[in-house]
Amino acid sequence: MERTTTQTAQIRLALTSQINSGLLQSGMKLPSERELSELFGTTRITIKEALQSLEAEGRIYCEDRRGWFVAPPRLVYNPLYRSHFHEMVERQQRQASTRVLSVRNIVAAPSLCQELELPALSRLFQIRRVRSLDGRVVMFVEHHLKPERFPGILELDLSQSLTGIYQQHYDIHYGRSRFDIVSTAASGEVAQALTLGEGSPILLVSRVNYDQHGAIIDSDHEYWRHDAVRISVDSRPG
Amino acid sequence: MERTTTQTAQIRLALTSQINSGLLQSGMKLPSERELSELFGTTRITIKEALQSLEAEGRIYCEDRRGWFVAPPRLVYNPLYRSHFHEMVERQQRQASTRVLSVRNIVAAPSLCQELELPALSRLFQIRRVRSLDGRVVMFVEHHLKPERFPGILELDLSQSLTGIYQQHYDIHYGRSRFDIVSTAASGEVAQALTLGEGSPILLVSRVNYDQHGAIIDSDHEYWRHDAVRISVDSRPG
DNA sequence: GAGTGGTCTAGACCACTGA
DNA sequence: CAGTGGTCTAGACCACTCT
Repeated sequence: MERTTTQTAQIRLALTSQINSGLLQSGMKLPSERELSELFGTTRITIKEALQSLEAEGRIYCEDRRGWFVAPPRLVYNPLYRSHFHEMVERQQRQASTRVLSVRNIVAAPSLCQELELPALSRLFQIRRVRSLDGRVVMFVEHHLKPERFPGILELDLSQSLTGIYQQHYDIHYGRSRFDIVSTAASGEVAQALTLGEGSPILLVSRVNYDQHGAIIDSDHEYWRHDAVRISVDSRPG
Repeated sequence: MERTTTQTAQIRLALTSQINSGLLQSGMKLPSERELSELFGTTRITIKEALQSLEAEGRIYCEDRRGWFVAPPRLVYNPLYRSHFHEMVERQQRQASTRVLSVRNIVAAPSLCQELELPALSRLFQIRRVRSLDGRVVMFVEHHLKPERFPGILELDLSQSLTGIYQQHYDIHYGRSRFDIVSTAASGEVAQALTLGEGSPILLVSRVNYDQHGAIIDSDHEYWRHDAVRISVDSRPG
């Protein structure tokens, strides 16, 4: 019995070339796992193995219980310029939308107190939103604002750009910017919001934002579908 | 039959709390998949499922055919400051080492020509190295240099810092820096060099480097074990 | 050579989505 | 309701590492 490569590798290759050739286009649904396993004469577990490795590569993605789809091109994103999401997306000829999930006045968790240099048990405004690219949810974001700097903000329309609201209503402009990126896994609310399974790989971009005078104003935690984004930073070192 | 959560989630939780409590310490080997499946009264596939989701989270990592280990803390890395790897690691009280895999004079692939703004079929020096953190291989890096700027460099000891060699032997200093980050999967040589299975998630950091006069001098592609690093950028916007 | 993960088979039932 | 992926069982052989 000959065995050049593994079955998984062959299936991966077959699907990759279908995608490269354009027969399977961006956003299209793949056949079901059961159909694929018949097609390739193997079991669902082997098929899933191949699909998961293509997912890890960023070529396809999975929506919980809906199926597998060909991944669209990545959005190019420079976290140093805290620009308006919608503007950034439109400059790349694509379509953006934002949905507010929840708006709360909370007691800050210890990790947040540390991040924002707050005393223990401080209160914070928490805003949770999801953002979509061409109709597909690609990012879950959680903002935490210092309440004393944003009186009444929770009553405004928060599906707009926060950067815009900061400028227009509070005359606050961003100064310094600091961000961290880690590759990790989705769980709980994050997984649900992104219609991902528990344990799917995601990119977490955490940022602390300072105003024009160097004071901390807020932080945000962006959870990106890992295949949806390319972080791109171009800058002269300080 | 009661079913609060999935078995996978329970196993994940059990292992996580063992790690958090310090009973399983950084770098320690977990019991084998077979032992774990007996311990939890389930099959290897279910165990593997739980292990893979902890791997995605960055809590544990797998070395091909050697076993599963508790992941050490992430290295904090700012790609904007193209500092010496060894220096950076030592500042974080850890131990670094570098091994040269290969050194070649190659014809540039199309994507490289584009990246380095070269005419088709240009030649390049290619240097491949792996870098370890506390004895564990965490990064595979491929450098491509413009040959005319680095005569004789391939004969030097390339396990040192390239930045250092550039300064001392060629009087070249870095100016502008530009980098991209994508979350993708290991394959082929990369997987092998990092002792990862095909399809394991990695972080690819690509950089194009300019000299003090703004001319392109080289590029590098760093393939990081995804759990080994935290990208951290702190800078004032240009 | 013993032990490890890598790969694979051939099924099963469940939870959720969408028409 | 039919169809999808999510989860799970109970095995098997192979390729590789380590001693």
